[in-house]
Amino acid sequence: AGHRENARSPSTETSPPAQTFDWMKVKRNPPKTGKAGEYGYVGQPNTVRTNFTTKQLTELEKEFHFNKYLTRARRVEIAASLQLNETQVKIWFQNRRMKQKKREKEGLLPISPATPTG
Amino acid sequence: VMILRSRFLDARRKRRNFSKQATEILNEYFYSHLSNPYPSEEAKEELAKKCSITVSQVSNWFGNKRIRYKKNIGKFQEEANLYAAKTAVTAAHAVAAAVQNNQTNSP
DNA sequence: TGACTATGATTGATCGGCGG
DNA sequence: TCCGCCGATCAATCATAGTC
Repeated sequence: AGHRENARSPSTETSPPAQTFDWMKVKRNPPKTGKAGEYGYVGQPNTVRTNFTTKQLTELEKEFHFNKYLTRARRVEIAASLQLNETQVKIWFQNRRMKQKKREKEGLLPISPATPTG
Repeated sequence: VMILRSRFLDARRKRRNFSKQATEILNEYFYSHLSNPYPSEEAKEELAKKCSITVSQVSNWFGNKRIRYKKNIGKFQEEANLYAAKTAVTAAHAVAAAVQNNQTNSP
């Protein structure tokens, strides 16, 4: 959600633009998707987003069509079979549901931009 | 190696730039709300209507705009000043109208 | 026509708020 | 207090459109 504030950092207020507002400083923490090696665990978590393979996406998609929501047990199975974290599987389903909703909503009004003269 | 170059040519293939007029409207909103360029769902719907694009496209536009703006504020200075001036004129007109109105019906 | 830039869309993951 | 979900957003990247 957000960082809805509005504070401004110390800056000249006489120039309309060129000010640094809080939203411009927002920084996301790097993914905690630590893909640990066999030995102990690598130093830093992945600093980049994981690139799912076509196989993983295909399987996830297949599972999604079967169930929009996962049970803990199913999640564990899928994560193991696809070499992903449970969190990654959970998040993938979450994003997939949002995507589905968005599509249903969009693929419904694209036509008929009837503009009731407001 | 490229096994997954697979972003399987999504829908982003056939991309079309928005009309200059739509971009104009979006930029006006963005720069006139630079302190908090996060339009509400309602505002997005209104912008979408004015720009003849979908609400999602409005969201995409603001998302890209915010990220790219803060990534290189300097690169947008010229544009920022341009719209700031534009909205300033609008504001001036509003003030003038308000003054006019105030003189007409003073409490 | 090729190189480089501008821009819309996609998506793995984060943030804050809710409810169980 | 912990967990999953929602809705919004971030941030990096893709692929195309536009400019020179």
